Amino acid sequence: MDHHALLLLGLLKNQAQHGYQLNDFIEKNLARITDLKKPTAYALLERLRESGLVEAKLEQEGNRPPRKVYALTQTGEVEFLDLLRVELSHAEPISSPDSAALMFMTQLEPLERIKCLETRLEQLKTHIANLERVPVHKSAVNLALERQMVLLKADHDWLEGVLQNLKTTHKTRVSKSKASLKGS
Amino acid sequence: MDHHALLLLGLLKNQAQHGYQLNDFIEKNLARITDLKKPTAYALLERLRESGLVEAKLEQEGNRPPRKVYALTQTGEVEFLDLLRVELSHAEPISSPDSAALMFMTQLEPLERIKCLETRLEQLKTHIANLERVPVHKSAVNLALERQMVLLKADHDWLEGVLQNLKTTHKTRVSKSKASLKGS
DNA sequence: ATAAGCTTAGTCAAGTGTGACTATTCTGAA
DNA sequence: TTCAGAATAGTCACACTTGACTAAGCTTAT
Repeated sequence: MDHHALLLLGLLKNQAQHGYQLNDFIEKNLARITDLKKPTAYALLERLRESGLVEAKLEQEGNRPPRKVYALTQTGEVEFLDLLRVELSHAEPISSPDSAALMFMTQLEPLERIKCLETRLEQLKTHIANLERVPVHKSAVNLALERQMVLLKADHDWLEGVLQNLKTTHKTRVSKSKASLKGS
Repeated sequence: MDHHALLLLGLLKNQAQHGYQLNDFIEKNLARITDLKKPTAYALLERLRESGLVEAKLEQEGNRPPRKVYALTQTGEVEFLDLLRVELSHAEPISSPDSAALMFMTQLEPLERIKCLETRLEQLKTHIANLERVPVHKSAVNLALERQMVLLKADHDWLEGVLQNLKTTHKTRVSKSKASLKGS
């Protein structure tokens, strides 16, 4: 939760916004960096308000339904900096949730295993290509994107190695069994 | 949730176990690879049972309270392989939750920023050292650990670069402002 | 023999997250 | 002008996760 709070507080520190605005920005610009979803953000904003880190003002524009515009309070500003220091100083093991799949890889036939990993490699390539296409402009966001890219590339290269390995050992095993068939 | 299910199903495919046993194994061997916690696992096991992917037998040993021993059903075995194929073929953007902190880095004074990142780098080094100390034995788990290591190292190297950069630009800025002080 | 503390085995209330949904307003093409 | 679809602005029920707790048995040093 803390990292979600950090994100919202940080965005609000920059400028007061209402929920829709925040989500719009996140969806359009930060989708690759965070996993904060719309309903989560709305709920979290409410919680932050209850803890006094942000305050909400009702605002109406034209006929549109009134919106809650959230702004950072002084307490919120302090808390933001505290959170920022903590999170910035803290490195968790990266642990993507899919490493379990790697563990059980061998439960699939070699050929199918290879096919799955090839699909995965393709996806990684697509992700990397998409990231490369993102314009280099938002200097703040940039660093996070750069890191993302570094990690994706490392993952890609590693996976390529694993696949290569798998393919060659599979080939040699096949040709060996052919040879033993001939020999017998 | 799927990856959590995959993990439990995979472990149960290997051998039927009760909840405590599963958690014990996970805590002792897979802590670096998964984030599945004890109560989550118990709840998930129950859900898997309700969907018919596993079945539970009550078992009692000595005076100890009866335990539920979970075993994979045929449906479970099929579902396991399906899930495995899907997860193995799928690469999500890695997105660690802390990238938000990177984005807001510049909200801290240069010196403090550097201090935080140095702490973070230290932590990464510790994580890497810990991983290196893990014996190379469980061949299945191994691949996941290897990947973890690759990602950690990439993160480490990247962070080192960022820090270096930060330090030099800070120094030059300081010496420049000194120079301009002298000059004025 | 026994109190302190570890291991076994799990539960629960409270917190967190989200797919699917509602409801209104605006926009532009036929 | 009008109808379809996009944009605006959110909400809700449900599912998932977890820190803290329970409660019994086992170990061992005094």
